[in-house]
Amino acid sequence: MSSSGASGTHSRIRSDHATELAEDYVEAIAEIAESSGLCRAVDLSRHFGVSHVTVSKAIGRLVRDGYATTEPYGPIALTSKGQRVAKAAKARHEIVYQFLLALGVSEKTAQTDSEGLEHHVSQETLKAMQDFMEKEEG
Amino acid sequence: MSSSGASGTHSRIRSDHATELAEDYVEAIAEIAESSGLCRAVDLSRHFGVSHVTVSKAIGRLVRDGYATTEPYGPIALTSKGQRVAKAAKARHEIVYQFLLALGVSEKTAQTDSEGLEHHVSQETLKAMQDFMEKEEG
DNA sequence: ACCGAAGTGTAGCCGATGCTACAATTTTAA
DNA sequence: TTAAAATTGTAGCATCGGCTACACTTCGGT
Ligand SMILES: [Mn+2]
Ligand SMILES: [Mn+2]
Ligand SMILES: [Mn+2]
Ligand SMILES: [Mn+2]
Repeated sequence: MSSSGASGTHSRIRSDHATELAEDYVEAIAEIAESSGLCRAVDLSRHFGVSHVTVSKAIGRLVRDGYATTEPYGPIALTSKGQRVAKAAKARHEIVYQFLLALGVSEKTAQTDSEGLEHHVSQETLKAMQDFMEKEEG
Repeated sequence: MSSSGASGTHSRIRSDHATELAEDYVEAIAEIAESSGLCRAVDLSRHFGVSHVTVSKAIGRLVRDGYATTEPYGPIALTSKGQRVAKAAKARHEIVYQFLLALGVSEKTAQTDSEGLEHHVSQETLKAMQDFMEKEEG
């Protein structure tokens, strides 16, 4: 454990949290657009269980940061940057989810836990999870 | 993956985030108090890499919620509730940390990743991690 | 074509978590 | 003892992510 110089660690956690919501949003937008042709604010409102105002403001931040575009009363589209982030987030999420299943947890728990864990897994840990799954079945 | 009815999942994530900072604070307070006899705001400021004002406000919330006590210009002490939460958080943190090491991750990465992951691990997943470690050496 | 329902936008509020600047207190050292 | 350094408090500000209430636009059914 040690705990010496923990401030760098915590600053990474804070930075993870700052990008977490954007990752979940672009992933959801991509998913919804793929399954139903296009993504509307109301879809995200239902998906996340928050008000349409909360979604509207989140979309505003996504647009501001170059992840998405919209027009008044129109659907939400991802920019190429948004698509890239969505793809990466989905891939990482899927690895964490499959890893939890391989560890022996239930589907329901794997789904819930992976939604929170995915944003705090480094490349090194992700690689270790993949190695574990390969060894599992090989 | 499925994604049907994901709003319950996300509401748990939001709730995890709400308790995350309190958990890290009480854990740090217990740790610092044990190693140096008492915990001051400046210790937490250095530990987390944030300003002393940020610490002061966080402590105010801890006091409001019954986790800690203070007096003006005095040190910070945990209530019994705070001690209980600190102990549980530390135990869970340690399991996640050791699990990452058992997975084959470096100490540095295990330390950083476990700091973020710990708050999103359910009891079921924690148990699966322990089972894995037992099997590892058993 | 119209009217109601659904979806979206805007105004205004809140709490949490971060900051700087400055004031007050306490501790340390000369 | 007293002056400087360290620590803590307070005022004021910002962003994020949540909400309700109300206005506006768009869509669908008759
Ligand atoms: Mn995800
Ligand atoms: Mn997620
Ligand atoms: Mn911890
Ligand atoms: Mn933590």
